[in-house]
Amino acid sequence: MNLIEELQWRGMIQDIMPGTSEQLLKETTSGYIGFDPTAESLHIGSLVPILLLVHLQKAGHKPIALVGGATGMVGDPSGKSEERNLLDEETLNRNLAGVKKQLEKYLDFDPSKQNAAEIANNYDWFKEISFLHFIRDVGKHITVNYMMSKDSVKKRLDGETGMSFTEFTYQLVQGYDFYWLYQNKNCKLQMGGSDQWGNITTGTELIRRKAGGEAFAFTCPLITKADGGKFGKTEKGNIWLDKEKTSPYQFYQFWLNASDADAEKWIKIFTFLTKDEIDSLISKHHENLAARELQKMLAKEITTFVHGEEEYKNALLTTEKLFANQSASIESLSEEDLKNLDGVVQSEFSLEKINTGIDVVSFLAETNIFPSKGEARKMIQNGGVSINRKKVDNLQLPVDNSLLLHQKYLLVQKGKKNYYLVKGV
RNA sequence: GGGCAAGUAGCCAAGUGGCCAACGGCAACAGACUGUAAAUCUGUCCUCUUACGAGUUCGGUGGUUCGAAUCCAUCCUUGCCCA
Repeated sequence: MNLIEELQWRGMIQDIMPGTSEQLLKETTSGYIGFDPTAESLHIGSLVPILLLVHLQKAGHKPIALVGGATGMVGDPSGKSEERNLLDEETLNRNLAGVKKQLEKYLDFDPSKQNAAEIANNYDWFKEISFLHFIRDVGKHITVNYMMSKDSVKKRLDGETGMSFTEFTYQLVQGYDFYWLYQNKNCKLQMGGSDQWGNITTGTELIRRKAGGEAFAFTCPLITKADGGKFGKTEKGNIWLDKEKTSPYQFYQFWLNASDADAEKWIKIFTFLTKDEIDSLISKHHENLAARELQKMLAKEITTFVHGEEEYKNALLTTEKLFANQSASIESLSEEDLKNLDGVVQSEFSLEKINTGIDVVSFLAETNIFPSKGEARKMIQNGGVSINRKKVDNLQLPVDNSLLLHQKYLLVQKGKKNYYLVKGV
């Protein structure tokens, strides 16, 4: 199976330019993807582009990860219904550094390899270009008519929010990236999410008109959930790749909670398991859906890829302690078990207050498990709070040392899945 | 510069002087059911508050009024048309 066939059965190709497959078979090809420095860390939405680069490299080609120091200053209108706010330079630089560091974890930069990965920052070439030069040398080659026919532009022109010149220009700026990489790094391929198709084709067009060259591209579908919800969001917000922002346990949990329909799609996209392995997993999964073998494997593979084996094992351990024996009494958890609940949100609380006794509502608010007493109370009334696996059904319930596990801990649950470990100090 | 239209909670969107913290939908959170799924049903959903209630909202500001998201003035933002 060649690269394109491989990506196709994984469901990772949406649009592809004619000749792309032939080009990849013909020679070692450099291909790039741009990453937006909109935050200090990448989140799982960026995982797909990263995986595309990894696949590319595995197939013997050279991946280039482009961080958008320049494009990040402008703002991509694709898929956005409103004008974007500009980032200030300081934030941008911090984000760039963070994103770059993460990308370095996932690609092979070993310089002895002929297809070693590279990281480029488009600010490096844009900082030299003046506005006048840009509109003379680049703008001249692309008509406004062409630019306006792009979906991302059309939508905004038809909509009622309008679009600034800045955002309108974005596709040219990104197109120029591709042109520059083509000229200076012999990069002939661009990949990206399907929302990037318009920007990408502006790039290949520019290469054709300005350099008389031919470049290729393909995009992958945007990841969706079967129920139509946004991918990668939970009650706690985005799922980040940075373990300081999303602990490996939370990361593991996210994937473990995938619905059956999603798991089947995702395991192809987010793991490197072979077709045979996945086919057999899926059929096994259908025999016994409740075992959730598919979700477990999915979560294992991605957590290992992103955080490493060690972290995966810890996440699994924590998961087993908390969920494997839900009916088991809380006392069956040893002090060691509690101490090592990696990744569960932990907080400290004055032992003194517990010894005196405190009402649940205040306790939940003061440990910051809930932002206010009102919310804590509402959630208790809804039956959504448990302490030491026992549902709190009484707003007046006193929290005192009789509840402490091993004289030290309290295990609080918000809902079924969100655990908080409170440690008395 | 001129004319017209619009700006309501995370989003969409009702509301055109009191019954409005503001209909409805989506999203989100929780409960029941289950498999730590999905679908469905139920509850919550401006902030704080045990409840009662209190406080801050309907682009900004100022006004009219006993009382304004609703009326007036002015400013800002956006769209469409004209110059």
